[in-house]
Amino acid sequence: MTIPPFHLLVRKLAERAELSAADREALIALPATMRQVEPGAYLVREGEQVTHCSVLASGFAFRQKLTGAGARQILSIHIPGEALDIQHLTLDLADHNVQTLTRATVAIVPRKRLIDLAEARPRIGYALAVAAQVDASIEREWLLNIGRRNARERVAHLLCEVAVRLDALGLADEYGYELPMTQEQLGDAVGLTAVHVNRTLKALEADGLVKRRGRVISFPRWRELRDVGDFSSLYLHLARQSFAAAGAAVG
Amino acid sequence: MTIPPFHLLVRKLAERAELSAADREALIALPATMRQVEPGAYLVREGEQVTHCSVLASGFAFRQKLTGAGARQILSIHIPGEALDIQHLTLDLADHNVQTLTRATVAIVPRKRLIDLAEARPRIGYALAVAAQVDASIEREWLLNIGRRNARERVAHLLCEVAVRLDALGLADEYGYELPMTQEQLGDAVGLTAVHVNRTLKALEADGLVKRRGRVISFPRWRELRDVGDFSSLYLHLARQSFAAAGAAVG
DNA sequence: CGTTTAATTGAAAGCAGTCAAACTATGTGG
DNA sequence: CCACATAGTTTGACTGCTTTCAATTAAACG
Repeated sequence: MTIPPFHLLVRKLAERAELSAADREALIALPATMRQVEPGAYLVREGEQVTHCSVLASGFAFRQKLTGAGARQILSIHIPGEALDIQHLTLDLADHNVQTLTRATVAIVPRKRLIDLAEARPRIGYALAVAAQVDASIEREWLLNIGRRNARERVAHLLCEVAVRLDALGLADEYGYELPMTQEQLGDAVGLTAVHVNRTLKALEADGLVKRRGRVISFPRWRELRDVGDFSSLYLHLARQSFAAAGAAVG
Repeated sequence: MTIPPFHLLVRKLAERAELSAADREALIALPATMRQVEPGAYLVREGEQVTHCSVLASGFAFRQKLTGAGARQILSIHIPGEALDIQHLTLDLADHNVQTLTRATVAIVPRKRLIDLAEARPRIGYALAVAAQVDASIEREWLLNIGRRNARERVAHLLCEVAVRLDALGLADEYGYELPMTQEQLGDAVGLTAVHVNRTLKALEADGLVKRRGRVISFPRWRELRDVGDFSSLYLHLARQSFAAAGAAVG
């Protein structure tokens, strides 16, 4: 399903910063080019000039960077409604890559227009800064996850994070959610190999902590999974405590 | 040596954003409380309300977060002149801890004053946003470092980063620099144990890539160390290419 | 100088990686 | 609708990097 481009974004931004009706309209009125893109399409490339910023209207995306030897580290996963490149809003050269995970619809906005809007409407600038800082907070948690947790904890933590974030948007339900990532990609997100991700998922499944049907994943024992993943949603800086964040089961 | 509180910061901010003379004066005129703090002092605590923002006038600091089991991941290292808590400028609750590494002098500014100033002077707001986004870029590189590089590469990369950043401020010279961190702390910064950091440093030393006298470290073969660490300074978003960044030897 | 903290070294164990093969979806063309 | 091709998942055996545990040496400090 494709959602009107900016509505989800506006809703997301408005959760944490106060936006007037005029602010909201200004956001929705941004000159955006809607584009359908294939899975794996590059939206931003490391080292290149940053000329635009996009919003995910539907589909999933991720940010990524590569070592000289070609190993990939996924830096974050993005779900519908999220702005994809506010990280570079004030930087001229991209320091990482942004790619779609699935087929996706993106609304592309010239970077300059967004900067101008932020300057003309401070509350929008502030709201964008909040969004960027929340993304940074998530990256910090990933640093902790990869640097100091073992495989089982890492995988559990990632599954919890995506569940809570999707739930906050109403995109996850009692049946769990579909995580459109290969195990190779999951591995690159948590600093493991695909093989080891597989074994870890199998183990979590054997312990009854997750259930899988293809890539649809659900959580028979949410509380326990949260404990295994050492997950606490503080770092997501959610405005309202969603029921999942508060500790209830997502599925 | 203690440096007049905001001068280094102003210089740092002005590198990447244009600040008028009035902007600079407004920054320098900020109501700051100067404070001498002991090594290990907490400037911000995870979960607490963020009421102020500080600037390191002298000494080193770091940001950090802990797993439920108590393992620590250092998220970044801060050198004199850097703002210590712009990560939380738009967030109410701190998502990580900020601590001094050495005895340090910090200039403490009420968060609200900084936000007000940013609103009154958009260029300052922009400059602060740039600084925050550069910090985030460094965190992303650390994610890649920890997630996808082995011990030797990680340690080399960290040493290179600190060298280039200090050099950009003129705080590193041909004799290298003093890194006031224990190997325990180094380990927590690169996702390794202290023991393995020790072995790794020893190996780099045996290979003639680094030289150590206590915690003063220098680089007999900078180029090679850079290659080992897969280090490229793009992600630091340095305004001018410092000679170290350009590939010359730091020591 | 004794005491504490940090650095160093050795031996052993273990978690995750590597390599390789089998299996299973998914998709395509005939 | 089937046969084949391709991408992704699963499993096993083995390797190895890093950790763990422990003890020793060196450095920092009052």
